[in-house]
Amino acid sequence: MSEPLPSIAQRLRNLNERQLDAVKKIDGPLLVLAGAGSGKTSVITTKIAYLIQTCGFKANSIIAVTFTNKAAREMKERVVGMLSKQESRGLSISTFHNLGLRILRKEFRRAGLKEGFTLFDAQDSLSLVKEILDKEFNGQMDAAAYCQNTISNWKNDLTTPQEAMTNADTEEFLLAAQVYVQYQRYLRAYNAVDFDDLILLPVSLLMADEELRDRWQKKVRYLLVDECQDTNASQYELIRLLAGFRRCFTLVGDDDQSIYAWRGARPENLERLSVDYPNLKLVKLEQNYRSTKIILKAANTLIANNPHIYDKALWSDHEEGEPIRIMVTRNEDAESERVAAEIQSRHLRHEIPYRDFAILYRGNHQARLLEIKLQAYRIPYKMNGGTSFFSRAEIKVLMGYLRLLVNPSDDNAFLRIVNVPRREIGPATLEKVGNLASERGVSRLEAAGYKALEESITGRSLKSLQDFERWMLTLRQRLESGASPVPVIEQMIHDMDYYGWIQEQTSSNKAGDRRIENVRFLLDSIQRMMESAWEEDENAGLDQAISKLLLIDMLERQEEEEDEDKVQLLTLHASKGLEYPHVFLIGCEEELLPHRNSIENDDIEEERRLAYVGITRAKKTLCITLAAKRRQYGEEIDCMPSRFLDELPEEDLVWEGRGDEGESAKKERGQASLSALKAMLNS
DNA sequence: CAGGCTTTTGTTTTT
DNA sequence: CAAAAGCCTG
Repeated sequence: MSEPLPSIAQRLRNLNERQLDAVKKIDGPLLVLAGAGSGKTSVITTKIAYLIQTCGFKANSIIAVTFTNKAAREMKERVVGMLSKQESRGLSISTFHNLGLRILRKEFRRAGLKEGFTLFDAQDSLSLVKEILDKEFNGQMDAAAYCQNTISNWKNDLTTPQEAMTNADTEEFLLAAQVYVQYQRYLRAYNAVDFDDLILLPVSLLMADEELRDRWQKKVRYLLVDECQDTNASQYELIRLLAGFRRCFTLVGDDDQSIYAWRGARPENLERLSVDYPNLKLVKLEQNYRSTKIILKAANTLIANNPHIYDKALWSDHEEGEPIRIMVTRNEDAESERVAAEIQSRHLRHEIPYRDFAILYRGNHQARLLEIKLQAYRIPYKMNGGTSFFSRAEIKVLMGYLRLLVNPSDDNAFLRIVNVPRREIGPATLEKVGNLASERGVSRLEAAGYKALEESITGRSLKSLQDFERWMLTLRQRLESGASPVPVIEQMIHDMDYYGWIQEQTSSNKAGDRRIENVRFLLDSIQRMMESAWEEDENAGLDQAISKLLLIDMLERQEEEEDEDKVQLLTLHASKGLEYPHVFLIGCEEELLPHRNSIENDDIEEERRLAYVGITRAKKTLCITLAAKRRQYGEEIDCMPSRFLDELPEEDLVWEGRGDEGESAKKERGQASLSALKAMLNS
């Protein structure tokens, strides 16, 4: 009993006039300025369906890019729901980084990479920078983070190591530039790329190689980009290169929601677009379908304090809604407590499901206290962006093994795991291996098998080192002779008694079981990934599965599968693109919401946009909290209310806990804690 | 070489 | 006040 899918004509009827303009413009460059909650996702998804069903585009000739996996997945789900299986085959909706990876997997040889190259995450690249500083610059270790950051910025700006060297005009820049040169050399030697390379390398390839550029430009007939105010210089260049002479694309963005300038995003790209493409068509989406009038007005009033590239006037025909509550509490403890009590009481009194609440905050550490209080009230919650799946020790170690298995040149992985679990291979031994490796110009793993080591390394260490090398070799040979990867991995796990080691490392059996489950989950995901790659007819290899998995937030995926009714905890950054009926925005204080560093750097505008993003997540109610005192570094600090509170329309705010609240608010609060108390007794 | 202990360091935001 | 890094002993 399959319901007939709504026809594309019906879907188009659900759009407003502006949205329809945006969908129907298909023959040239288009920029859609989409205010918060103006239905831009509908525009993008409907447009993809329209391109395929009405305009006869093949799904595999359309590329859509977003910034987060969550957004990409959601979008793909919606589009696939509109199309038949036939029609949606080969449709590519992914993040920028996934797209770059896909290009690189096809063209890696031209970028000087070998089969099975690995993807370095932020931690890997930091330890690589440290290694370089240690070896080549006699240990200016304190500069590591700075160098890493500077190098990343250069890459995002398409600055080559040579250019960085030439332009370095301070001591710091010079050091960073020198490290940059070495860093790229080491990366290639390790047969590895970092996150930024996923964009940078495809861009350089497309620029340098005409044949390759031609091929990709022929392949990509239409391009759609979401959140394009967040594109950095290299991503913008990638768009231009892929769009090519055809110049057919839809970019969607909102300069008021640009909150990633700190990692190289260039909201000016929106402006530059009309220079680079003089016949650019501009469509503004200004009707907000998400929030109440009061919430929208507050957001508009706040953001009016920022300068604008394009003027926008968001309006809504929803009802006025409730005023915005501002809760002032004694300290951060009371703040979390009040939020938890409030949620529990509203859940019980109005039967609002937990999933309708979101708590937003500036920094991840703020979630700690919340977790404690929510647990105390037995409120189920889901934290987004906490410890990522891949930073869990048991996963990190196993990933190290997998990387080394796939890419024996990956010295970083080698160093991370040779002695985990303990094999009595310590720093002294490893140094000798390292020396030999650089002497002979081979990887550390390969050097570990060399006879020459027998002179400098003694008994036990030598033996376990050689055993290790031979063991890895055997496993790799099995993989190369076409064995299916997961059984090989299972063999490996068995050989080193990995599960036993995990249990040993873990205080309680229960926690150990949980960790083993995580490992199993990783194996499952690899298996699934291999199967789906097979279906898509890509040449499926373990290396591809691994780097794809690294780009996906698995934690998210894991929990998405359960149909959960949980309060959502997220950072303001992570909340972009999402919406919730009831939003709590906590920690609205000077030095925290305009963050201290941003105040110092005079970077208030981006902080204001961050607050704007937070406010515009709310559909029905918004509650902003702040504490009078807060613990910091052990001592109690007096907090000032955020300047952004002064920029909200006063007539729509209701203050609580400031000493001048009305009787009704006090009564409400009493009731809130009473209900919460009952809830605790019941459970 | 490993594990436990003391000292020191430090808090944006993330693909 | 916490986590991480460094120090020292078995």
